[in-house]
Amino acid sequence: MAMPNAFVNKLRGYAPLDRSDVEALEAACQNARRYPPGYDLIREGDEPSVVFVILEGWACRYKMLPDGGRQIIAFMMPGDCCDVHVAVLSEMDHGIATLTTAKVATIPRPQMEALTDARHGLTKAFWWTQLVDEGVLRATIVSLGRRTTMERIAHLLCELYFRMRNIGLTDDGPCEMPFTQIVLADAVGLTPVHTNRVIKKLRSAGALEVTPGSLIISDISTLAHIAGFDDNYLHRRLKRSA
Amino acid sequence: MAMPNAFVNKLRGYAPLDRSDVEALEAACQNARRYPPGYDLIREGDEPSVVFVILEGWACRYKMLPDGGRQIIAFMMPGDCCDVHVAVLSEMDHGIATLTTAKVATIPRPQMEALTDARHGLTKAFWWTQLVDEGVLRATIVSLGRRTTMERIAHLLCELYFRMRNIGLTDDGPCEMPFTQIVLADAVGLTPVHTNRVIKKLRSAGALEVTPGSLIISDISTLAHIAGFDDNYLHRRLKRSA
DNA sequence: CGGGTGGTTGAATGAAATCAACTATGGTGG
DNA sequence: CCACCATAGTTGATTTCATTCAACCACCCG
Repeated sequence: MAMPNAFVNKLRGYAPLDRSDVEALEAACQNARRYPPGYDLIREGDEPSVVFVILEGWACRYKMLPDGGRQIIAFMMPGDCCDVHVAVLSEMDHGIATLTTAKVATIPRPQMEALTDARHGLTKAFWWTQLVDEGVLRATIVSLGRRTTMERIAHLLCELYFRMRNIGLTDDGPCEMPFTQIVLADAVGLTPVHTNRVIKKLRSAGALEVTPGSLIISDISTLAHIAGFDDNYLHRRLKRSA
Repeated sequence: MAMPNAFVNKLRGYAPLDRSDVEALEAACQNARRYPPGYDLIREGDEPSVVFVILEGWACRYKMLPDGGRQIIAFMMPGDCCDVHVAVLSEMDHGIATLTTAKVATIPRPQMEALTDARHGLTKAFWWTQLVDEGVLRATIVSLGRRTTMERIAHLLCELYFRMRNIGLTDDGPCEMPFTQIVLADAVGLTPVHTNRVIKKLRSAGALEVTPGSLIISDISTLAHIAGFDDNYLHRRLKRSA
């Protein structure tokens, strides 16, 4: 059997899937297409009819403000999908756009229902992803509300680092985050220039390096120390009885 | 039949429930107890085993920081419940505490599963509540990240106002929010003194009044105007085909 | 070679935190 | 009953932090 796709890979970490579950998932992702960076997969106000699954590359949920500002709400990386049940809503309250060129599959609602009906393992895995996604949103709120800008940026980078590790996208070595400082600023609620100054400090602490178009985490432990990072909200531990 | 409880009431707004659904929900809430203000229903790190349902009063999700600061992540009011599937997690990543004296029911996991298994209407209503809750979290992120403090406070108050209206807890008249400025400050990520100064401005704009222990919204339209409030994320519109 | 994007730095302005009082209120115990 | 204390709200002065505005560099790409 070929290497399973990122979606299958991630879900398998959350609940045991049998061969038929995996085959059904693989089949549902067959229609994947490739999109350029900055492509709007869906916009605020659109009617959602499919579930997006990121197979390669990065994307983000975002919301634009009247004054032209943008707030990035969450990052999506390979294996991530938008809410399994979005399609019950009549209108998106935010947009989803690619950050890099990305390969993404779309699963229409009826097919999604067919996937979960009578597949207990898959259903449970989806619950789990949803609970983790909510935990990430809550952690973001805590960062924006109560952490210093330094902790905030360090915390976000730690989160992304550990999420990448969980899906095998990085190992102990340096880890490249494929987005600009502008994008980071839109995620942490700061101006690009102040973001740059904070990055400068993190760089001189030896935690980071910078290249045009991406950040490279060179020392995750100092970064985690600065952030006061605790990965409990990513919920990697399984409950035995479940 | 007696007046249905707040939980039933809210869920009925999201999907048609038949008589047996309603009876099952009512039965599940029979064990409700009353708690004093400031009572921790569950703490970060605890193992979740039940779903909490707020029947009367207010509660909040929150997280404490190492320096003693608190970030309130979300407010819960009558009819709200915590994630239907929390019990699959081994550990809470945040706490839930009452803000006022509150009547809350606890539904153990097996009973929750019995409720959703084979009750399509209920299951769909739960999806919906979860999607709305996520929309609220995203809106909070946008507020904390990109809105001015004035917009931020006004926006939160608008949200709470419209959520109260949706469940019949207020009408066109003035609307009382039963929490202190300290609590509000913990929710919007500001200090109590700066929160107080912003409230002062909102008060002199005629939008608010203040009494010890609560805020009173006296003019929702100016408040909504200041906040640039759009209630789309509360998803009250149903999709026809769904 | 010229223009665009991403990154970097400096100086001035403005917003929020901090520190410090002080008021008003309600509840408790002497 | 009153003295006392704790809590909530309010205000002023000062300091810290982030934004704003402006410039400039480096690089890639046409």
